[in-house]
Amino acid sequence: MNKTITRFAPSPTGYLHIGGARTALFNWLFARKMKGRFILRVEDTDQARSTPEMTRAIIDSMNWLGLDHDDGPFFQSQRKNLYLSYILRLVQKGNAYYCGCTPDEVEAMRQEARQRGQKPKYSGKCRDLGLEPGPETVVRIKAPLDGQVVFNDLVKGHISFENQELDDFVLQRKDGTPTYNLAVVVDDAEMGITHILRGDDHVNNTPRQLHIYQALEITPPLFGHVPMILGPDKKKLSKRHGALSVMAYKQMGFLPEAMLNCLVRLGWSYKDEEIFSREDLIRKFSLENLGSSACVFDMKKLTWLNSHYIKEGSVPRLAKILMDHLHSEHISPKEMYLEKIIPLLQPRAGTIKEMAEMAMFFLVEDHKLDYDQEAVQKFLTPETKRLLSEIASRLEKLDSFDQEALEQDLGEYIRNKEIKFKVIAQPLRVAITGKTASPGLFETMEVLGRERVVNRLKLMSS
RNA sequence: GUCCCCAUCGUCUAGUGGCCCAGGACGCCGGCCUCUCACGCCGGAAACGGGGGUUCAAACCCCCCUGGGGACGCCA
Repeated sequence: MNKTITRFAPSPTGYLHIGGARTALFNWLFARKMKGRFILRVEDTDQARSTPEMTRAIIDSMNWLGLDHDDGPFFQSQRKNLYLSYILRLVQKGNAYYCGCTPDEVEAMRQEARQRGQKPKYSGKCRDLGLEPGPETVVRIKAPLDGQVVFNDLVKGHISFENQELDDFVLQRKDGTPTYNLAVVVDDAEMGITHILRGDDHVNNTPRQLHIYQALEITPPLFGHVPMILGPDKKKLSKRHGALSVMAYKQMGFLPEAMLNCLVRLGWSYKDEEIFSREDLIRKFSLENLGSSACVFDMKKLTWLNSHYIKEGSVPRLAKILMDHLHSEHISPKEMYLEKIIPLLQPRAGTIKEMAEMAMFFLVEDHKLDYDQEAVQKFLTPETKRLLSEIASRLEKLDSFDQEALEQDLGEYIRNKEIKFKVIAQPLRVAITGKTASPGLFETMEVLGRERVVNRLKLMSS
């Protein structure tokens, strides 16, 4: 059995978005599962739209997700001679020919075919003219005129096309550059790719690519077309249609493991399980469990997964990630201090961004604390201010300022006053955090420390 | 228009002829816990698109319809 080799072949004309990331993930997973190789190939034959920045961004995204490649990145723009040699070979074998039709003429042919109720296609006018190469000629494949192309899709099963539906498509442009279908076939063949997992939108390219393989007399790889990820409106997700870059999710405070977990469940499942670590996935992934119908990406589920991984995450790591988010808000706390705050926020935050917001009251100076005015109105009455003032004095004299001591002391206080804890809880919380919702009071106070707690109480009780 | 593909709760899905008057998860609703908000726990509403077959038996197999998606470039 030959070694499994998969590839991810993005075109650097845009960011890596969810659809692409999932395709990359599936290919990566399959390679890892089969102990094969995963190749990264940049399909930048469209010089006008491809940019090095996008290549960089795509690789950054893959690094963030931890989808490491074993070979590459290879750039199609640097392999032009290779493609040209294949094209020449095709022409010499009589499987391709030079065509002098202008784009306008071809367009007219397409219109005509459409009017006859057929699929728009090139008529094959130059097919047997034996034209020579020239500045205005392209190279077209000499595709079979009848019969059908059949392949067994790894996820969809048997798929077939009538050859009459296909036409003699272009292999080499007028400017001498190879087209997508040609370059893909040459590269997949040259790189020994065994399995191609790609988006559903490529099924229509498959018969064309099969024609090239056939003309070249090369055994094609296996194809598997994974269903599209649709937007909430069920339309194809694309750069200009609601698809955010993977890095945008990073900025929103999602963890890569949550991202991966969410992505893999779009079109793949394993029994009733929902949570998969990277190791789980490599162990459990299989092509058989890939689904075949399109799906919709759900942000709510991503957020749930993210909150799950936040709860499970190691505090030092979360601290580093949180720090990055705070830096972009121009706040630079001590990492040690963040590590004390994080455990209080872990069960509460859906994203790291949210965690950053929730951590704010721990990080700003007392006089800069942002108070919820409505809460202040409601809970900081003359009555409760008196209580807070008394509490401030008591806390100043407390021997130790940990949760246990605080709970004990305040317990003693309410017993003496013969009031319920509820009476002072919200006023305390508002005075200390500025809000009506926060982690537990005692733990919050301990982490905040005596000085700031007392200070805030005094500030708000006068 | 033509071709290809798809079709289970709002969403992601399990289900490969009897275990399914359909299971799990997110979300939603209700309750418990409780110093607030969460977490957690318990409970609830919620789906096999329609019609024909095949079969003793169909969500599962076949056909038709409908609906949805994708593709029809000298883009990838």
